[in-house]
Amino acid sequence: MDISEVAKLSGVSAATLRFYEEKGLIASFGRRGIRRQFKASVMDRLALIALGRSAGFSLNEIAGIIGSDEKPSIDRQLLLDKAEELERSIQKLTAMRDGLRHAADCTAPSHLECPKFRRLMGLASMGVFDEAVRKSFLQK
Amino acid sequence: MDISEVAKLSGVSAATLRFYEEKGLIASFGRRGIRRQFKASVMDRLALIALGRSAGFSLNEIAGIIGSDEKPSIDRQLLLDKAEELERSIQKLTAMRDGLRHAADCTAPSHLECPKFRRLMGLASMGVFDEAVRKSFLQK
DNA sequence: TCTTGACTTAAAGTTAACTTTAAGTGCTAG
DNA sequence: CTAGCACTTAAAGTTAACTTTAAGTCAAGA
Repeated sequence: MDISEVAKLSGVSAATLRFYEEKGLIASFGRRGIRRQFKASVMDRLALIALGRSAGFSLNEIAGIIGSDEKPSIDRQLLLDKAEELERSIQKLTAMRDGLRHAADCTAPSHLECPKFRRLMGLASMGVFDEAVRKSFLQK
Repeated sequence: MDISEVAKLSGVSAATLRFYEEKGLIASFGRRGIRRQFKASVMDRLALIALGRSAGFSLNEIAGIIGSDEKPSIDRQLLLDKAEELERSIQKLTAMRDGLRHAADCTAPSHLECPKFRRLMGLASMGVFDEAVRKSFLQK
């Protein structure tokens, strides 16, 4: 397949595919003229990469995990560790969600005078939520 | 207070405090010689900023929300909207967590042959989890 | 008076994951 | 044979939130 075919099927842009190849995340098996040729199996790899990204792994981590094997076998402990990490994030996000809802309903004259709100502020200042919420929404 | 005093009390570095001032997030009320002087109230502001960041707001959003008022009053609807956003993130993180746990336990010969794992891959490829997990752990 | 240390500024650097751009290559249709 | 279009590369640009660096300022103690 030509790169544009892969792009169309996967929804990943051609530029990104080249970028992924440079990073060693995917591979083309040769050229037709100057053009890269991809096997159909690249689709699975791209789906794996998407899953890894969605689970919070960086591209570098993903490269380490799926290596250059055709048939990547993923370390189960790694999956459990990531699940644990997600678990902790969920807890923090839940606390934050509840805090925000309280603040929205709170009848204190100013948010700064609401004890719960101040407690939440304090926790945030202490970095309790760091890396949990932080970048959950940015991207794109 | 000198900037180092604020830094010590807040845990925010002096460079970051200057950066925040440039962005209009905090203000100094004058100089002693060449040195910025801060009021004690800057601590509340920094705690608010920390809270905002923890809730997933960008610095620009925070600047818009708390403005340059001494007594910032925060739009309640905004808080509810952010709580909703967190709610959706929590759902996705939970799905991902469960998927990872399943994958870790799954007895299929290869992850690629596990239907649940493939379903998760498919969802990830469709961008279902985008912006939910993505950047929950990076930073620092 | 001189030195020191804490501050100052402006500008450049960092990181991740891409995207954009500019200039070039080479099948394929006409 | 030639034009056009899909591809190619290398390099630079993007964004957010900072951090680092280099060069300069100033109040206070010896």
